[in-house]
This record gives sequence, C-alpha cells and structure tokens, in this order.
Amino acid sequence: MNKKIAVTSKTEPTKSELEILQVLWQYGPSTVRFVNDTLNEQKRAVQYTSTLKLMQIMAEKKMLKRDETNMKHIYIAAMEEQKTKGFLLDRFVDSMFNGSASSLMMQLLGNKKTSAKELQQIKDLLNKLDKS
Amino acid sequence: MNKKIAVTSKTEPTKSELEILQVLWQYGPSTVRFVNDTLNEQKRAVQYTSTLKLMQIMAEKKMLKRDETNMKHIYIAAMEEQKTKGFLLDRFVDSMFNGSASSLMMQLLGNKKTSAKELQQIKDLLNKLDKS
DNA sequence: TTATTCGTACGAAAAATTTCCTACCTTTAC
DNA sequence: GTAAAGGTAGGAAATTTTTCGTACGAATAA
Repeated sequence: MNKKIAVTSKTEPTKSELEILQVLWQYGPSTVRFVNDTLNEQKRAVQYTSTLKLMQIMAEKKMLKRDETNMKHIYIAAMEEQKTKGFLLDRFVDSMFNGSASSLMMQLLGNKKTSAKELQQIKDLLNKLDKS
Repeated sequence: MNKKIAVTSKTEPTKSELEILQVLWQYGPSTVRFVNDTLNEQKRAVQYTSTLKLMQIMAEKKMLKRDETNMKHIYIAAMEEQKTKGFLLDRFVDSMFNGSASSLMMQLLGNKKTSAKELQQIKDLLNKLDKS
C-alpha cells in the first residue's frame, strides 16, 4: 500500500510532462499519435512509444484522464490550465524574484523587446484592475 | 576528449543548482558551509556534503568559479543574475504563455493578490518605458 | 485469408539529478 | 601532542526523468 504513485503525485509536472499538457490544453482531448506528432513539429524529435509511455505514466499519476472506450485512447488533461499555470508561475516568481511581480515585470520588459501592443494590453489590464 | 562536461554545460541550471545560485547572488561569494546553512534555513534539509558535491559539480560546469587560495574555498556565481533570470523567464513565458508578456501578467495579477504597492510600481515602470 | 499498418502494454535501460558515505587533510582547543 | 571539529575529494548509490525495444492485439487493405 501507499504506492509510489500516490506519493509522487504532486501537482508538479516535469518539463516533458508540461509539454504534453500544453498540447492537450491547446488542442483539447487527443490521441497519443496526435500529441506525438505535435511535439515533433513544435518541439523536438521524440519516439512515439516515448510519448505513449509518458502519457500512460501521467494517467497513472492522475495528471491525465483517458477514454478507453475506443482502441485509440483519448487523453484529456486532468490538471486545469489556469490553476497549473498559476501555481507554476507563483513558484517561479517566488523562487526567482522573491515573490515580487514588479521585479519580474522589470526583468521582462527591461530586458527585452516587448511589443507596443503587449504593453498596451498590460496597461489596459492594470486599469481594469483599478476600477474593480 | 569532448568530455561530458563540455556537452552538458548548457546555460541551464537545474532546480537545485538554481537554489545555490540564488544564495550566491543574494549574499555574494560564499563558502559551502554558508550556502548549505542558508539552504537549510530558507529551503530544506540538505546534507553538507550534498551541497558541497553539487557546488563542485557546478564549478566543473563553470557555473561557479572558486577561490582556492584558502582552505575554505570561496565560491562565486559565474552566471550573471540578470542574464540567467532573463533567459529563464523568457523560456518560461515562451513555453507557458506562448511568449505573451501580457498573458503572463493577466495570470499573475488576475489569479492572486498583488499588493497595491506592487501594482503602482508596475505602472511606474510602464510609464518610464513610455517616455524612453 | 494474409500481410501490413497502427494501436497499447510492459519492461528495461539510459540519462540526468541528487544524496550521502568514506577517506583523509588542516585547524583549533585543550 | 592529541583529540575534536571542520574542510575537501571522490566514488557510489538512490532517485527521478526520459527514452526506446519488444510483444502482441485490432483494424485494414489487397
């Protein structure tokens, strides 16, 4: 009892797991084949069975659900995109910028090119926050 | 030749390595003892020799430099804080928010509590960017 | 029917990361 | 001088993460 799985099942996807989640978040429930193809196009070369294996593991960990009614199993992200990203972002900010959102912004905007459009959107967002 | 080290030496610190870098960035050149103590206080329990080993490995990878003139070696971060954080942040934004800074902001601000002071600082920052 | 294609399951290996044990040297306190 | 405390070096082990080979069943096309 108290299987490894249970212990390991933190809310924290590894880098590869996150890649898979991204695909599922972006395109919705998908087959392994589709996810694998997408990864190969968008990210990097990876064997079908590698992706399969990882997705099976993720299903065990409850990060993914799957519909097995058909032969081609359909995988569904079980972690909510917003929550997961929020969590990861918070941890990122905490560990890298001491929890300071403005420090992060400074780094983000100061360091590089951020389009005028992006800037405007951020301003709009801030204004919206003011009013509420 | 073409030692493992050379190949491995990407600009990408692992999680534990990043923790060590943080300490060195925050407090400047330090001994292993100091870094280890700090990690134990601020982060988690970890054996002295574990920290030592990791820092030695990081030195091999050129992530750290060290001054060996004294018995107590002094380690210095060889990766610049700004550059490293900038790099990691960019990758984070790219992979998680499709490169959109405003999406990230949305998540960051929408999702949680960000102090009024933080918000003000961000606004100031944006204004500054406008003028330049 | 039969062979080819496409799917899953499973095990194991490879790689990367992290942890710690042991040996041994130097400094310090007595 | 000697013991205790505190250093470094190095190897090895433990974990975690990632990758892939092999087996085999189902679907499909010829």
